[in-house]
Amino acid sequence: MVSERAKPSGPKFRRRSEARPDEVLDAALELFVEKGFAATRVEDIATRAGVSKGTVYLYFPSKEAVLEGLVRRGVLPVANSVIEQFAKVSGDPRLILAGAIRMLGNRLSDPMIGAIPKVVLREVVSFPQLAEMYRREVLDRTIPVLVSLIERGIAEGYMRPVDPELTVRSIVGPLVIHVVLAQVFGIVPKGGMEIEALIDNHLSVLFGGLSAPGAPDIG
Amino acid sequence: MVSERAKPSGPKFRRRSEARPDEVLDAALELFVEKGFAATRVEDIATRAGVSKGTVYLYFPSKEAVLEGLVRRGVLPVANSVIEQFAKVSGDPRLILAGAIRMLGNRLSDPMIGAIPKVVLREVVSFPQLAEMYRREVLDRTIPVLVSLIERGIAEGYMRPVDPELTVRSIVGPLVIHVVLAQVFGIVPKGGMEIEALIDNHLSVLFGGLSAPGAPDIG
DNA sequence: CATTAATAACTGACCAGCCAGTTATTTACA
DNA sequence: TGTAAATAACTGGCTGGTCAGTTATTAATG
Repeated sequence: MVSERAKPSGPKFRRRSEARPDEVLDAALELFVEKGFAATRVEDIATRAGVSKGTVYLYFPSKEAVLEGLVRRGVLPVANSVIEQFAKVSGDPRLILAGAIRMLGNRLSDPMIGAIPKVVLREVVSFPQLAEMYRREVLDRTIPVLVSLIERGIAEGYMRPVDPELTVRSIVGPLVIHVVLAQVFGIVPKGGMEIEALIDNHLSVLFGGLSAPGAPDIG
Repeated sequence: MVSERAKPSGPKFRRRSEARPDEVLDAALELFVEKGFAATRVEDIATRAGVSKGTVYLYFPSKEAVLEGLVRRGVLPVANSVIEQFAKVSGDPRLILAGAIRMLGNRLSDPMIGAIPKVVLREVVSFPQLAEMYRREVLDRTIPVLVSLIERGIAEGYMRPVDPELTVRSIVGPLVIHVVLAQVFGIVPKGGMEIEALIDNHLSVLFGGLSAPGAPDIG
């Protein structure tokens, strides 16, 4: 409030057409996470971004377009770096997998990044275009890479002959549910919510299995 | 349309105060799944339930109360039967776990049941009371049972000494993500989306691990 | 005909998107 | 360089439509 005095008789606004879209997206992300898309008014976004409502419409044709821009900006870099990790074509695929899982886990647990899938998940039903975009830009690009990594792992004798496509779900599911439990329901393991511990345990179960060495086979 | 002729000069409505709440909930569930809570109008619910909007308000004090009633009615029975499964206190815990996972997977893949967690997940942010209820009635009751089953498995030498709380995420995560991928993004494995195959593969990875017997240890 | 389930018309709040007008910044020219 | 005209950025109030919730009235049922 008083800190505004930095510019006592300063101008009422600044012209910053370069920075505006990002400022709007930053504000929108915060609000969508706090209250959801439907409950967020365009005017709220504008206020938090330090502009007026009209300005939002200078840069985005609609409220939905703000959401779309948000997803595009926030999620593509992550998908790209995950793909880059997976793309390593030599070495034990399990190590590549482990590295990529660690990376993905760390990204997801960053609230500003992990928030985006959460928002997508919520709005997808009333905004099918968003689902399609997310699928096309993220899922359809990452899942196949992951599948072929598993296929190579099996072919080269590093992994048991599992179904690669279904195993993808065993790999990413635990990460996602961990974030959901923590961020949505406030359910945090006793040891704290450092994602590192979760990832370590997950990798241990994933590669080593849950059964004890001496225990009888089940099946 | 024409089939309405079954009651040609019948009464304009029936008085059925017993059946009305369930009829309203059925209609609401369908619509919430189709379009989400925010985009569903109370009048839509009423129309699909075959009553007028006012009637909805005879049985539910608000739109949110409809959602809450829906969750309460749909999800408690599932939680209870899962808990019942887990409660078996003797025998190989891995078999009990496997049985409960199969049961949960089947329930989740029933659209009318699996839809509810999906709706909860979407509305939780703008409706914290719902999150709290779901947490209290479902998660806080099921997760501890699962944790203690794993603890017993470890204590009795059936399972490796993993972190039980974190391992819960490795157990349910894949099921949830499978349903989300299928229902939200339309991503279905080539082999079809029969949940049985997913569960078989998941159990195999979960208990046996992903590493091939001959492969070098990673760690 | 008394009771109450159910209807249908109504109200008031809310908000996305629009746009007429205002202000900051740049450009043209002296 | 100083200044006025031109332009681009921004504001904020308005409007039309939507919809949750209310209420006056009607109709079914015992």
